[in-house]
Amino acid sequence: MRDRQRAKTIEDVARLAGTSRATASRVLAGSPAVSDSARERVNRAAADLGYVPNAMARALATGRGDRIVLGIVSPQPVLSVDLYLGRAVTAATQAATAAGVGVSVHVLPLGAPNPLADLAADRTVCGVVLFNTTFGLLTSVPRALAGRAVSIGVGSDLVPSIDVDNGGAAREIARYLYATGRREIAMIGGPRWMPCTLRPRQAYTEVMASVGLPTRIVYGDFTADSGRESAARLLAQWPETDAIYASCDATALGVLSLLGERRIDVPGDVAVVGFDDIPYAQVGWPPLTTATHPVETIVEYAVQTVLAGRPGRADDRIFDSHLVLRRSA
Amino acid sequence: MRDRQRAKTIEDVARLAGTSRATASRVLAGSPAVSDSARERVNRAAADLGYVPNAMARALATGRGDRIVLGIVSPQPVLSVDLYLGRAVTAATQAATAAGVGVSVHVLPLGAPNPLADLAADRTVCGVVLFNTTFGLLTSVPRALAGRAVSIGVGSDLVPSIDVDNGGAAREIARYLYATGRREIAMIGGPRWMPCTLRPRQAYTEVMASVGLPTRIVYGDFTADSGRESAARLLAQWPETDAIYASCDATALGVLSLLGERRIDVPGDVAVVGFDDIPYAQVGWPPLTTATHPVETIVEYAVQTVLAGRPGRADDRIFDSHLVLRRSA
DNA sequence: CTGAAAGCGCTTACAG
DNA sequence: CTGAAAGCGCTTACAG
Repeated sequence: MRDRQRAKTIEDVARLAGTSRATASRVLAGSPAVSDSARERVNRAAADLGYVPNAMARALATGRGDRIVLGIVSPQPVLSVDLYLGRAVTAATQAATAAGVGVSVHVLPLGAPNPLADLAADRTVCGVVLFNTTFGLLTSVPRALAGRAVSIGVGSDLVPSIDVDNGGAAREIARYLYATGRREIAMIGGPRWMPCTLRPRQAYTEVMASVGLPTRIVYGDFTADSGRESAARLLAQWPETDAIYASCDATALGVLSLLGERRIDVPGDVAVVGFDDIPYAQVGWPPLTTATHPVETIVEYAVQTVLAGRPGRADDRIFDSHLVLRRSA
Repeated sequence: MRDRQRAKTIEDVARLAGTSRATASRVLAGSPAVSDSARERVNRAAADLGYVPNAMARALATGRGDRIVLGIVSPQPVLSVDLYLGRAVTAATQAATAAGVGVSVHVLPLGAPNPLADLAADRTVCGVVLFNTTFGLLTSVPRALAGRAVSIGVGSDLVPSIDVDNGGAAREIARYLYATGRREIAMIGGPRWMPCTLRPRQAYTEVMASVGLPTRIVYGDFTADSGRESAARLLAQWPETDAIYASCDATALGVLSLLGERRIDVPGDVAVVGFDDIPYAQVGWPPLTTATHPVETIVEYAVQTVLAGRPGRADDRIFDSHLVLRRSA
């Protein structure tokens, strides 16, 4: 009873199984080079003892590291966590945990000299998933991170891009608004320092050009507040606006809020479309028309790519988005 | 250049500083028992080398563990992550990361035989933060976790409770609704298996009793969908209802959605109050009256308590909540 | 297929 | 105040 206190080690398992530590280690690691008899004895012993391998010791011995870091580029040195980041962190933690590794988040301040140097030197990190990546950051990724760094956003020749097809979504949204008769279509773009906001902007611009409509862009920061402000600015500058495409749902909800306050009918007077399809998109009034953004799927894929750690850069991977028609447009 | 590849170890630092590994370790750990000269040389060497200590090796040597686990009780074996859990996981990850430890999340299925046994045996975990705790789970907490387990929710004689004063919030809300003339006040409670939903229910019941009003409770599951359903049930059973208090904002937004759809005026016909003060509370229409829930602060405090790892049970800690008046009530 | 041995990078009594 | 040495719990060439 007394020794219940001390956690069981592989040594205990080996002793009970009557093998060496090396053999116990082999069967526990699933190596095929062991006799059936040994395999059986070790497995039984491990089960009897309630053996839980010490991941740190294993990571130390293999030199593989035991945590993956989420590197989040941020204009402020202190991170402000919105719903997107919350979903991402949670999904990453789940995926990593399932693979037996932990997670930590690092803020990468915009414009810091060499933000990734420490991470590359840290043997405990098996890989890094970058968020809100900039081109500047991408050039500072140390070669030591090659093969175990991915970017949810833009990529480079070293770092694969794993992202949603937000350009395609923007195109679909713009076309839908045009097809449903809107002729004064405005867009609220994301923060200009984020390169991943470029494609939606381009897609919107292209669609407008192709149907001979003017372009009306204003920039927000992905918050609901900026949706309110942006809508007010839009309405002031182009009172005839009959559709607003916000590049995320939070911002679109802010737009809805301002329009509600001003008793502007949605979608009668102004159609509103978001992007992300967050849970709160469907509970407001009117429910928001938007396009899907499979954040969890993307992040899980990113974590697995990093963990796979194959030599060389992994392939880019773009996930589909599709329109979800509700009542706001 | 070539040896840039190999991460620097404390051995490298010691060699460059001209000391033993032991001395280098002491100054890096901040031990006072070192000469100023040694301290200075070691610190300079570490800086020059860009030395990053290997947290795994340190944890192995000290036996302290290098990650804290978030144990989330769930009725389903697979976790459904709502905004609350997303905020909690993110805040925990930030707090833990700042202390140099990682995080993993474990689902603790409701009614599993001995859900915490593995965790107690795992030397890599320095502590655990429990979410959605039940009394049953609490009784199964192994003594080995004493002093390094806390509960965001109900506690036990082994596990301190760290939580928001949701009872006080419920009392304030109920009184406010009564004070503003409501006389048919209904409540949508949280899931019945969560003991932390008990205090708000009790507070509501007590206030109603104290002013001689009947009690009208229906149970949701903290989702917006259940807010819609619960509101429909409430209206069917008690058509005269003039106020609905939902025990979380997501549910309250669902209520607002159903009421909007039925063209029931809020707050004219029915007042609606939530709890949590999530960002989305203020962007819908009408903006939601609710009470604050400092999730991040609470989780950060919990992580720090676990990391402090003092012998014996830490004190309970209840965080204040206050009413935020907007337009829905 | 198996075991003895060295090693992963740190910390910490123990002597001095 | 300092260093040599043992140890944390694993894995993995290396020999057999």
